[in-house]
Order: sequence, then structure tokens, then C-alpha cells
Amino acid sequence: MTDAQRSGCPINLTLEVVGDKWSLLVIRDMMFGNRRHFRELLTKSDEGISSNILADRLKTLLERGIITRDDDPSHKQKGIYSLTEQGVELLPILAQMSAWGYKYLPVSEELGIRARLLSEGGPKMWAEFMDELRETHLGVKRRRKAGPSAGERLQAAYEKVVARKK
Amino acid sequence: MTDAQRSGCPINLTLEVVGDKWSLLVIRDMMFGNRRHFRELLTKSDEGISSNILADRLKTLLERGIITRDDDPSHKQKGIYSLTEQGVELLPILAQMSAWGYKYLPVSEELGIRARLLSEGGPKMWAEFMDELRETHLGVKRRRKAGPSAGERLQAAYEKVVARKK
DNA sequence: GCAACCAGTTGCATAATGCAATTGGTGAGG
DNA sequence: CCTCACCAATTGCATTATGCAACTGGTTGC
Repeated sequence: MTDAQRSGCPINLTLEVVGDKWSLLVIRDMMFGNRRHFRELLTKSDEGISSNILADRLKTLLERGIITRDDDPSHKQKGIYSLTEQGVELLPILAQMSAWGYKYLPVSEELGIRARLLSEGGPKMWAEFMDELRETHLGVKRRRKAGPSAGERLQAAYEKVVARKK
Repeated sequence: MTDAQRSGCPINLTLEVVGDKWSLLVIRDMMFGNRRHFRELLTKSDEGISSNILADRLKTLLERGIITRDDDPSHKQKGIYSLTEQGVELLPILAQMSAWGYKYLPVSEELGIRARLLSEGGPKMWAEFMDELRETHLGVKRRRKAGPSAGERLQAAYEKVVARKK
């Protein structure tokens, strides 16, 4: 995780920021799982990140301006991590990765449903979800649409599959 | 680069395939730079990959079905690497990374122009470019449109900036 | 025959990742 | 107060990945 810059190519630069095995998974959990505390990110992820790696990634993401950290008023030791605008705008990358993985890799049924909805929803749904993220992470008020939000639709679909599989 | 699967999440699975520091750069050079031989990928990239890493990545990408390798009839030792359909469909991921990097990171002028065009062109241009890649890498004939192709437009814009900067 | 080219491979050093245990502190209940 | 569960990390150590330089065994053109 050195700063040694390899080239001025936008793809390369992006990979230098989020091109490791964990950063985008942390972002994913913050976006889709609404994990905002260290402990939540540590224990409630499917992949089982270890605490030293998580601490290191959060630190790096902070330095790079992808997330911010605030003290939780309810607990002096708790920190709340939030996505910045830059962080929110990583969603399309995740959405494309999700779509590609869904199409070509052995995705589990529970986790695939989100990918399918997100892919079918296309850029319009992504924009809606990004607005939702701006509200929860950046405090930006937005015009509410009728019916469940993009995030709620994704969550509901996921829970439906989980319930059916039991 | 082990196969140990961490979870059935599509994003995680995608990261396990192309989530290292080099794989996507190799794909990028095959797509945008039309590098098809080992030596081209080794010497004509801005980042300077070393030969053992390149050999390892090409092997992995072959195993994962992202690229194929054929013997070059003009030279017994030369191999020609081609993208598979799966490989071609990584373009939207690269395009989104390119757009994000262009927006938030210190991209060089020469390399930024491609990112800008690609971003402005949107999914429609990406689809056109993917068709072009299918033709050059998979031999799929396509209906030619009038005027320069997406790839040609990107290349022309790049060369124009390079010429101006001299 | 020889120099330039070709696709890798090998040996070794450094950096990143992973696991388990531990640290230093907080907050709620008794 | 005291204790116990919780909290955000940190430390030590092993394993794995990456990076560099030199090298191998072969091909091609002159």
C-alpha cells in the first residue's frame, strides 16, 4: 500500500486507491449493508476480514478521502464511518462488478438477487440509490419518491430469498 | 492468488478474479492499446510490469476464461492473446473506473482524454467499442457504421493531445 | 553463424496479508 | 465501586504476493 505512482492513467490511479482485495468490500458493506462502525464491518461481513486489515483499510480510505470518521455521541469509543461524495460515486463500479460476477461466476442465490435487481435497474436505479446514500451518509436531503426506495427494494428482495430458502 | 473462496457475493467473486493490482491493467492494454503479444504487454505499458508477474497474470486469466492464447503463425514462439466474451464484458468496469479516476485523481492530460471521451460516450459508446473488440478478438463480423469507430475515435483523440503537447 | 528477438523461468529480497492474542479504554447493571 | 460485556484498534509472528535482475532455451533474419 505504498504511494509510488505507476502512471497517470485513470484506471491505474483508481486501482491504486481501491484495487486491493478488501477496500471495495468494505465500501460494499457500508453501502449495501449499512455498516457504519468498526465492529459491524468486522463481524457482519461474509468474508471475515481481520481486525488489523480492517483498521489499515479504514485508515487508508480516510486518507484518500473516500470515507470520513466521526465520533459516535452515544459512546466515546465508537466511531461512525461515512462515505464521502467520492465514496458514493464508487457505486457504479461496484454495480458493474456485481453485474459481471452475477453473469459469469458462481454467485449464491441470496446474494445474487441484489445483483440482478441492481443490474436490471440500470444507471437510473444506481442514481436513485446514490441519492439515498448521500442522504444517509452526507445528510443531504432529497425529494422522496413514492413507494420503497432503491435500498429498501434491494433489502426486501434479499430478505425474501433468505426466508424462502429456510 | 489462491482459489480459497471467501463468499458467494458477486462483487467479492469478481474481485477474486480481477481484484489484484495488475490483471485489469493487462486487460486495459489489450483493449485500448491492442497489445496482443507477451512482449508488447511487457514493454509497451506505462506502468512497467515485470515479466514474472505478467506471465503469472496471463496464466491466471487464461485459467479463468478471461483470455485465450493462440500460436502466432508468423513466429513459432509468439503467442497471440485474445479476450473472450467474458473479457470483453469487463469493459464497463474499466469504463467506470476510468470515469471515477478522471473525476477525482491526478490523471495526466494525454491519458485523461480517453477517459473523458469514454465517459461522455456513455453505455452506448461502450457497446460500440465492445462490438469492435468482439470483431478483433473473437472474429465476430459486425455491421460497420459510417465514420471512425469508437476505438479509432479514442486513439485519434489521444494522438491529438500527444501531438499538441510536443 | 550470429545478433536480435521471443516467451517465459529462477533466485532472492521486500511488502502485503492473515491469524490469534492482547491492549487500553467505555458503559451498563448490581 | 466493581465486574463484565463491549469497543476500536494494536502487536507478534507466519504465510503469501509482489518486484527486480539475471538467465534459459528457443526462433528469425541477415
